[in-house]
Amino acid sequence: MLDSAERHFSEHGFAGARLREITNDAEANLAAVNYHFGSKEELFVAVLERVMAPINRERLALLDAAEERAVGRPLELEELLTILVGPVLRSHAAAGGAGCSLRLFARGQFEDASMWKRIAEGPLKVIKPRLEAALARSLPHLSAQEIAYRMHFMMGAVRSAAGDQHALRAMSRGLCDPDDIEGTLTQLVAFLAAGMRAPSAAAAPAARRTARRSSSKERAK
Amino acid sequence: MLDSAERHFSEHGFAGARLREITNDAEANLAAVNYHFGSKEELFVAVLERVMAPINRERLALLDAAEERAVGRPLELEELLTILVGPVLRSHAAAGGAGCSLRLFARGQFEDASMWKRIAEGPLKVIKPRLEAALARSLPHLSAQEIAYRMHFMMGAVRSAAGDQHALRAMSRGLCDPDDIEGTLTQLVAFLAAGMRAPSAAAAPAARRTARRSSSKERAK
DNA sequence: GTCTATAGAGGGATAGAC
DNA sequence: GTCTATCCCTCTATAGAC
Repeated sequence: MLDSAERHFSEHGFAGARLREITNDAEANLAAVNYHFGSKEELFVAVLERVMAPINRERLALLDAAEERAVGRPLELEELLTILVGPVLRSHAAAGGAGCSLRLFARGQFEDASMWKRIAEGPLKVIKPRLEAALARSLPHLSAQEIAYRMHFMMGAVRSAAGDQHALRAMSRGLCDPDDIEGTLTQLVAFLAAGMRAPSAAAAPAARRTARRSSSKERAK
Repeated sequence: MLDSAERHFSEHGFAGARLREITNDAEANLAAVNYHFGSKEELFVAVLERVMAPINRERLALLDAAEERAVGRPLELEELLTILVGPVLRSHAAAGGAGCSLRLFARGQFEDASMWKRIAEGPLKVIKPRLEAALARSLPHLSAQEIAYRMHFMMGAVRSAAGDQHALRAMSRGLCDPDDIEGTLTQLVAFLAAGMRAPSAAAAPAARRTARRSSSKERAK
């Protein structure tokens, strides 16, 4: 039942998914939804949490282990990113090829404001402070503002990689295989690590229209 | 009318937007939609194209000018990225603070398969080959596969920056101001340029689970 | 708890007067 | 071209039999 809901929500979004089709595919009854979950929205939240909970559990466990190993030293950036992104991508494979759980989460961020609120206060609240702190320690050359910007960009890239696999296959004309989790993970971590490590842009906002060559290193903002 | 549709579609998605509210806000009649556009879906496509057309026109013009200036030499990466991303971010401000056009596009990519098809064959088809070619020339150290991966990640980051401005403000707790177009653009280009320039990951897939220099770790799971 | 049946609201599309 | 009124459909949610 939750499987079916996950599939339909991820494919059609919250508003576009039809409760009747969900229950039909699940070989359950329409009334069962309201009996067990109370409403369509509660069902959506239940599905979302079922997807995100194990991901965040794994992330936190890996993060705990890594930080313990690091005994106070900042984590190496690639390791940190792999810890954060790996569980997301792997959950795709673990879902038995349903391949929709991540798209579901990606879509969730674009659902109505009320829905976004529940996401921000649920799954996101668990992981964001940890991520923020770890990034700040691994990237001491960045201001808090820059870290915030780059985290935002990073989340977009991860959403793309995790939730838009169909587009990846289509746009690359078969060059990239979204089912190759480890390959995608390697590529994504390399991209993100380089982006996050980029020199402080505030110090060298030269990239506007002209060239790149600025060797200044101020520490503005 | 198109303004109103743009606002509602971007806020609630295609399935979630109500034709009646769109026409009410536009002080028009419900029947006008079907008279002028034929259906809800056609209206959506019309809105989408109205948003994307000037963006792509500007991109192509800037790209033409830049390539002419470069007389055969590859474009500098920052310049190329600024050309591609700048018009997207600026269209937000140009929309008179509606601030929804980009979110609309971002959402479009997650709409139903049929909708995605129309996007891929419309606005995207215009710009993608040019972008692909220019990137390949500016980043000769990357394979076609890697360029495809990174383009995909890049699109996600841009979507985040352009379509998820509310989240940026909320998550950064005010540190980042989405209305500061030039600031966001500078940050985004710096992030993307570094990510795109990252060394070929295929050559050094070291970031998997172990840190690059260090030691044994559990290989479990 | 599970099902059928239906309520009750709201959706998009349309016919036809003006 | 525009508007009113309405059709027909689907939705979510619920009441009540089993």
